[in-house]
Amino acid sequence: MYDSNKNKVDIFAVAKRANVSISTVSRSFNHPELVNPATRKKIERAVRKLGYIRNRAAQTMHGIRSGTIGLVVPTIDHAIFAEVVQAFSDSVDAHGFTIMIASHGYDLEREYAVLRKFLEHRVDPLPLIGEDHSQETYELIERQNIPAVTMWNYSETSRLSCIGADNKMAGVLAAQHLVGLGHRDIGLLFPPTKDNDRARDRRSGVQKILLNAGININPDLDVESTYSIADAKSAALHLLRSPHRPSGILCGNDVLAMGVLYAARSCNLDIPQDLSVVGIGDFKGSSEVEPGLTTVRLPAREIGRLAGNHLSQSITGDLTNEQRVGCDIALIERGTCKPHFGVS
Amino acid sequence: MYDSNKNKVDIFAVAKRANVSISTVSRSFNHPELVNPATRKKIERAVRKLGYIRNRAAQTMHGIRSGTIGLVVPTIDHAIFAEVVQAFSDSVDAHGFTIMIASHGYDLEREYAVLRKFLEHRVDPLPLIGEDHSQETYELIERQNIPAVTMWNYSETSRLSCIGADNKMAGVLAAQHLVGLGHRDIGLLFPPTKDNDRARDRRSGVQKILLNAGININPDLDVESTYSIADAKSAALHLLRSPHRPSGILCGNDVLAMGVLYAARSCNLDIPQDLSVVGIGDFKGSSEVEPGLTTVRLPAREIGRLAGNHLSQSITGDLTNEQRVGCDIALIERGTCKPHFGVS
DNA sequence: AATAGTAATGCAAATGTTTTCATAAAACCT
DNA sequence: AGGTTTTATGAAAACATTTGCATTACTATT
Repeated sequence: MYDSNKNKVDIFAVAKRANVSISTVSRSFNHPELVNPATRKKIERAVRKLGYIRNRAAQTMHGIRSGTIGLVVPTIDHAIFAEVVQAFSDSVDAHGFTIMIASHGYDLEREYAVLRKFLEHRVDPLPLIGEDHSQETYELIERQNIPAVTMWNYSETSRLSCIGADNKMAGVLAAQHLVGLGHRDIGLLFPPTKDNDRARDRRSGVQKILLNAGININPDLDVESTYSIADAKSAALHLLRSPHRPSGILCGNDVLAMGVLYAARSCNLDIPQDLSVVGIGDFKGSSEVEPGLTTVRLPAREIGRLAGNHLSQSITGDLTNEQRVGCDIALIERGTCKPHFGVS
Repeated sequence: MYDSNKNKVDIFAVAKRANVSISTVSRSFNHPELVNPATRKKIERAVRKLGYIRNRAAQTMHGIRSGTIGLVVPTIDHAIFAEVVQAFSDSVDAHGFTIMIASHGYDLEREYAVLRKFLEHRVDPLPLIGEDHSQETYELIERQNIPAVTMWNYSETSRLSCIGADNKMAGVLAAQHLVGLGHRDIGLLFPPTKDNDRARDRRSGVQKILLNAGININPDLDVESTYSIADAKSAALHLLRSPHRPSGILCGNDVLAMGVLYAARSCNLDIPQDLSVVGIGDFKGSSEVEPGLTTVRLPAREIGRLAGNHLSQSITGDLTNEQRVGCDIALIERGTCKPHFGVS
C-alpha cells in the first residue's frame, strides 16, 4: 500500500524517504548515539511507514554475530528436556538471540548432520545435550572454533564446557536411598545406554552402590525401555509379573518411574506398601502424582538458565574460556518409598 | 591445520584449491547437474580438506529462501505442544528446513515481537498456534506476504490457512459424553481464555451442550487454572472440597484432567466411582495413566505433519493459495467416566 | 569441412547491509 | 576572528555468495 511503486523495502527505500544516506539509516539502527535525534526521528518515521524490517542475513555476512543459537536436543517430544529448553530459551531471548532447534532422536549421526546445517546458518554458539557425541562432531566444533556447552551433564574431564549435574551421583543417591531402606530385591528400569552418557552414568552409579551392598542384580529384574510412558509401563508390567517380584524399582528417570507407578496401579499393587519406586529427574508432575514420586532432583530450569547466560556472555565476549559448572542434586523424599524388612 | 595460512575458508579458498572459479564451486553446490562430474569430484575433495561450510546468510541475501521456518508457540514447557512441534519438526527437517523456535507464554504482544525477530532473519514461512493474534500480527503477516499457517485450530472463516481441529466440537463431544452418562452436577476446569481461542472455543462448545440439556453451571464449580499440573491439582482440590461436589468434571485439556485425577486420588475419591473426568487432547500418557483418561482425541502428530508438509510445499512453490484442513476428532472412552443416576 | 548446437566454465554485476574514511558544519576556546 | 575539536553525515569498499552473459571447446549434423 504505502510502498506502492517498487515494493522492495530495503535500506535504500528508507534512506530515500527520510532524505538521508543509507549509512545514516544503518547507523541509526546500530549506533543510534551517533546520529542526530531529529534525523533519527525522520528515519524512524520512514521505517514505520514503509514497514521496513532489517535483514539479519546481510548483517551476518559482515562477520557480525548472526544472533542465532543452534540448540540440538535428543527429543522435544516429552517432559525430559522441555524444562531445560524453556529455561534456556527464556534466558537467551532476554539477550536478543534467536534459537534454532532440532532433535536427533538419540542418533549421533543425525546430530552431526544437524550441527552442520546449523553451522551453515552461522549460529553463534552451539549448546548440546550430554557428553556423548561422535568424534566427527567434536572435531567439527573444535575446528570451527565455535563456543559450545554441553548441558545436563557434569564431569571434570569433559571435552567441552559443561553445565549440569553429576549423573553418576544421581544414580548413587537413588540407589543409596532404596538400599538404605532395607530393599535388597531391586529391579532396574533404564533406557538404552548407547549414545546416552546420562543414562550410562546413572546406571553405573546405582551399580556401584548395589555392588557395595552385596546386592547383585537379577537379570530378569533388569529391564530396558525407551523414554516413553507407554513403553515404560509395559516394561514395568513385565517386572511386576516376574515370579520373583522386586520390592523396589530404580528408574533411569521420572518418565520411566511414572510408567512403573501406572503399571503398579493397573496390577492393584499399592505404592509404597507393596512396591517402592525411585526416579531421577524431578520433572513437572513428579511432585503432583499420587503418591508423590521420590526422586533425585536435577535442577533443569537452573541448568537451562545458566547455560543460556554462559553462552550469551561468551558471544558478547565478556567471557571466553571454558567452564564447568556442577549443579546441586538431592534426593527428594516423597511418597513412593517405604522401609523394607523382608526376608532376603 | 589444513588451512594453515589465512584460515578463512570461503568459497575462494575452495575454488583456489580445486583450481576452478568460484562460480563453478557455487554451481557445484546449487546446480550440480551443470558441472562436469570430474570437476565436481575435485571440488568435493577441496571442500572436505578445507572443512568448508557454506554460508547460508550470503545465499539468503540473494532473495533465495533462507531455509528457515519461524515457529512460535505459546509454550515449550509441557506436553501440550510437544507432540505437534516434534511432528512438525520431523516433517520440515525432511525438506531440509531449519526451525527457529520461540515461545510467548500466551502473551500476544510478545508474539508480535518474536515474529518481527523472525522476519529479520527472513524466515520463509511462519507457522503459528491458534487463531488469536494481535491485529498488528495479522497485518505484519499480510504485509510481508509471507506464507503462514495456524495449527491446532480449524475454522472455515479463519483469516489465515489453518490445519487443526474444531475446538468447539471438541468441547461439544466432551460435554455430550458426560451429559449422556446422566451427569448433571458438572464442574468445569478451564484455563484462562484470554488470548486463547482454543480454550475459548472448547468452552463455548461445552456451554452450548450444557445449556441445551438445561444444566446451568454453578459458578462455584467453574474454576480456572493455568496449564500446569500443580495449578490444576490445587484448583481441582478446590472443586472437590466444594460443599456441593460435582459428579463429573469437564477439563479444558488433558494436563488439567491429570491434575484432577491426582487431586481425586489425594482426597481418596475413586475414579470413576466417585467422580467422572473427561479431558481434551489425548496427550502422551493420557492412555497410560490409571484409570486411562477418557478424552477427546486431537491428532497432534497429524496436525504437525500436515502443517509441515503444507509449508514446505508452499515454499518450494508447489502450492500457493490458502487452505483449511480440519482433522478428525473423536471421544476416546477409557476409564475415567461412569454413568450417573443420582437425584438431581 | 563448415555450421550449428551443446556442455563446461569464467567474469563481473548484483544482493542488503556495515564500517572506515573523508568532509562539512557547528561549537568551543582563547 | 582564527584555530581546534566535536558532531553529523555521505561515499565507497567490504562481506560471501549467486547468476546472467560471454566464451571456449567439443560433438553432431549436413
